[in-house]
Amino acid sequence: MSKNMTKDKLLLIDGNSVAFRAFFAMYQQLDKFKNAEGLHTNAIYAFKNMLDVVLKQEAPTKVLVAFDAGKVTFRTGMYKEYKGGRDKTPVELSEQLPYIREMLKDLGIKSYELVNYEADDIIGTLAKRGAEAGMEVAVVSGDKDLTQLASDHVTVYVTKSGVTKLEAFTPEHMKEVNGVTPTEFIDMKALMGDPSDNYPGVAKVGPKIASKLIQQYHSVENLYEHVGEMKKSKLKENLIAGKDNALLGKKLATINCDSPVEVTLDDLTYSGPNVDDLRRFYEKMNFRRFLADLAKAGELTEETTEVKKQEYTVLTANNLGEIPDSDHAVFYLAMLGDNYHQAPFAGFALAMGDKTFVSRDVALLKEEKLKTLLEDKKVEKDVFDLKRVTYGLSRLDIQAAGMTFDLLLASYLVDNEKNSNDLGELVKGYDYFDLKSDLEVYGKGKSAKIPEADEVFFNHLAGKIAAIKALKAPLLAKLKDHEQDDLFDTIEMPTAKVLAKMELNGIKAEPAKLKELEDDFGERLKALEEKIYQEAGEKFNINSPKQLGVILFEKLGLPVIKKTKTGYSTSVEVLDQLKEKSPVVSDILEYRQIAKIQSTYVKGLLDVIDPEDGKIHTRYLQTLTATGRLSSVDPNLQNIPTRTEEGKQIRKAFVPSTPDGYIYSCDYSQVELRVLAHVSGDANMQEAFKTGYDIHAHTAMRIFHLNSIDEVTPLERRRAKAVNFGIVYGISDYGLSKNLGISRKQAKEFIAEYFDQYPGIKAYMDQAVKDAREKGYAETIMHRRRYLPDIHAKNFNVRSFAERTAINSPIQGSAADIMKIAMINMQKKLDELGLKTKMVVQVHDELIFDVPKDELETVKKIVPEVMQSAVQLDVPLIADSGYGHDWYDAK
DNA sequence: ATTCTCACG
DNA sequence: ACGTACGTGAGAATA
Repeated sequence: MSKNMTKDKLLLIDGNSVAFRAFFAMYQQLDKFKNAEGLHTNAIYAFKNMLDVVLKQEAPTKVLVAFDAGKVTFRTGMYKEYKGGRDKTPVELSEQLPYIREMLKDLGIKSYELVNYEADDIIGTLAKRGAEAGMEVAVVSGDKDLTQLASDHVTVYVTKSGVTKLEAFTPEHMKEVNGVTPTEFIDMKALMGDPSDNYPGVAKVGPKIASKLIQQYHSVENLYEHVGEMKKSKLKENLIAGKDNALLGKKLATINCDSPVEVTLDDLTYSGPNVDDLRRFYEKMNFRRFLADLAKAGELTEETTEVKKQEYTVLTANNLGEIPDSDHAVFYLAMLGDNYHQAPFAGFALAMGDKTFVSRDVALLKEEKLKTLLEDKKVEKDVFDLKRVTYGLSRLDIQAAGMTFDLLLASYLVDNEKNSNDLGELVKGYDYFDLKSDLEVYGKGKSAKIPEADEVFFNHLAGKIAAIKALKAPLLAKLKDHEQDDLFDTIEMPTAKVLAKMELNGIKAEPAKLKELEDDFGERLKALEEKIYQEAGEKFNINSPKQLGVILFEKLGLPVIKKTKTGYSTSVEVLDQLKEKSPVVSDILEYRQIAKIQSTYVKGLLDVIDPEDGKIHTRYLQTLTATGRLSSVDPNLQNIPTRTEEGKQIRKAFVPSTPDGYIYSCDYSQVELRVLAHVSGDANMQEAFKTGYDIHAHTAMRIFHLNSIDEVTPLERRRAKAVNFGIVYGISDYGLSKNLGISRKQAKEFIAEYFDQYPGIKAYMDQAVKDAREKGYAETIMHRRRYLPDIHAKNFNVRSFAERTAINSPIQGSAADIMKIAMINMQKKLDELGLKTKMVVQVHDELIFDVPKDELETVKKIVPEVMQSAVQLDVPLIADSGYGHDWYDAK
C-alpha cells in the first residue's frame, strides 16, 4: 500500500475525437440543439454528458483535455498524405469546438494543444509521465488508436455507440479483442494500415492476418528478419512488396510519448468548476437540464435554498375542519415502492381551494370528512397514476370516485416516452424543475427510504401537488391539439379504473396443483440431468450457456452455427439444427423447456399467491408500451404457457373462486389482420373476412393461385399464415425466409404475389411510412400516437426499423384500442346486470372471467356480444370463447 | 447491472 | 450491401 493516502488519478481526454463522436452521437438532435444565436450545441451537450460520466466514474485529481493543433504535424513531415483525403469536418461541429473549450475552462479543466503534434502524442507523453510518477491514469478517446497506451497503470476508454458508454481497454482486454499486447497493436496497425489516417500498410492484410502474424513474430522488424523462412505464398510476396509501407506505418502509428509538452502534471490539478461562469455558459447555450443540475448541486452544498419552498399545512385529526369546501381537489398518495399492492404507505397530500395539506398518517384518510370527500364523485380529483391511487385507497377501504384527470395517463398519450412512474422525473420532460424525483429524495432499491425530516418530506409531497397543478392545463391543451381528448376521457381513464378492479379481483390459484407439477417436473429434470451428464461425459451446469457452449462446441466438437457477443449461442434455433448430430442436444432442449416452466411458472407463481385470499394479483402497466398495449408484471400473467403440453399444465392451476364455478375465456379472432383489412381498405381481404373464410387458407388460395379453398394443403396454409403475420410486422424477405426455412428468393416471390393479390395492403404500407415521415409519428384509429424520429435516420438499419414500426404500430395499437373499449363496455355490462362474474385477466386479444356456476349462461351470451361490438369496422369482429373448471379447460 | 434464453400475443 | 421480423417480462448466470 502506498503511504500516500490520496493517490493521484490522472484523466486524459482526446478532445477532438470525443467531440467528433459526441457530434454524431446526437446527430439526429442537431436541429433541436440550437441556442438563441442559432449555434448548434449538440456536441457540446454530449461532450458534457461524457465528462459527467467519466468524472464520476474515475474521480480524478488531475484532468487534461488534449486537442490537435492543426493539420501539419511531424507525421505529415514523414508522409505528406497522412490523414489526407478526409471529409471536411462539418461546420456544424467545428463551430462548436471553441465553445467546448470555453466550457472546459468554466469546468476548471485544462485544455492543451501543441504545434506539430497530435492530441494522441500529448496524451501519450502525459500518460507516461503520470505512470512514472505512480499515478493511475485513465485515457478517454473516440477511437482505438490510443489503446496502444494501455498498461498496468493506464486504462484506455473508448466511446461505444454514443459517448456515455465506454469500453475499457486494459492489456487483458486488448489481448481478448486483438490477440496481441498494446504495444504489439502498433505493429498490427503497421501491417494493416489505416484507411482513415490514409496510409496503406501491406496489401491484403487485414485484422485477422495481422493479428496472427504479430502473435507469431511480435514485431514488424522481427517479422521481416524471418520473412525469408516463410513458405512460398501470396502473403509472403505481399509482405515483401509492402515492407516499406509496413515500416512507415509503424512510424506513423506509434504515439510519441516524449513530446515536448510544456504543461506539468501539477498544472492539471482538478478542483471543480467555477459555478458562476458555468451558469452563464449554460444560459448562453440554453442548457436547461444542466442549469437545473447546477441549481440542485448548489442546494446540496448551501442547504439554504431548497428546491422550491412549498406552502402547506400539516394535517392532523384536529384540524380537518380547515379543509375548505370545494368541488375540485388534487390528491397524491405516497407509497414506498413500485408494487402498490403491498408497498408501505408513506403519506398523502391534498389540495382543496387554495390550500395544500400534507400528512404522513394515511389513517387520517379514513376519517369521515376525508373518506367522504374521496368517495364523492362530485368532487373532481386530479391525480398522478389513477390506478395506483385507486388500489392504494382500496387497501384503506376507501372506494375512490370522481378522479377525472390523471397526469400520468395524459402524458403517456401525448408522448408515450414521457411515462415515468416517478412524477418528479416525468415533469422534467416538460421543463418543470421545481420537484425532485422520488429517486433523488428517497434513494434507490433496498436503501430507499422516506426522509425523516418533516420539512423535506412534506415539501416533496406538496411539490407533487404543485407539479400536477402546473402541468394539467398544458397537457389538456396538448391532448386537444392531438385530437386525443376522446381517447383520454373515454378510453384511457376508464381503462385505468377497470384495470384497478381486475387487479383487485385477482385470479384464484391452486397451490396444490402447482406443487404436484413441481414434483413431476422435478423428477423429470433429475432424470434428464443424469442422462445429459452421461452423454456429455461430465457434470456441468446445464443452465449456463457458457458451460454448455464449452461442452457442445469444444468437447463434443459440434459445428458453431451462431455466436453471441460473449460466446457461442446455444438458443433453440441453434440447438434445433444440431439435434441430428448428437443425441444430447434433444435432451438439453427438453431439459431447458422443463426447467423454464419449473422455475418461471411453477415456482414463480407459488411465490406470488396472496396468502390472504389465495389469489394472484398482477399489476397491469398501462403506460409502458410503445403501441398502447398493456403489459403485466409481478407476476406476468400475459405469458402463461400455451404452446407445449407440459407448459399448458400450468393453466390447470388457475381456477374459479367459487365452488363449481367456471373460468371463461373469450378471444378475438385475427384482430390484427381485421384491423389491417379495415385501415388498408383492401377489397380482397375485406371480402374474405366478410364472407367468413379461414383467412390464412384464403390467402394461400390467392398467392398459390388455387381454384378453391378446398385445394389448399396444410403446408400452403402454414406458409400463407406466416406471410400474414409477416405483413403485420412490416415484412422482409429475409425474416420470412428465416421463419419458414425457405430461400430468400422464394420468400420474396411469396411477398410479391401477396402484394399482387392484396394491392390495398401494399398501398397501406407505403402510405404508413410516408405519413410517418411527414408527420413524425404513426397513429391508431383512436389517435394514439407513436413518434418515430428514426424514420429520417441516415443509417439504413435504424431507418428500416422505424419504417416497419410505422406499419406495425397502427395495427397493434388499434387492436389495443379496441380491446380497451371492449373491457370498459364489459365492466359496465357486468355492473349493470349486477353479476358476480369478474373480469380477471387480459392477454392482449383475450379476456378471462371468473364465473359463478349460475351465471355461465349469461356470460356466454354477453361477453362475445360486447367484444364483437366494441367498434364498428368495415369487416366483422369475431370473438371465440370457451370455458371449463380451470384455465386449461377454458379453450 | 447486463446478457442470454425463452414464455406469451 | 446493409441484417431484421412487431410488442412484452422473468429467471439464471455472470460480471
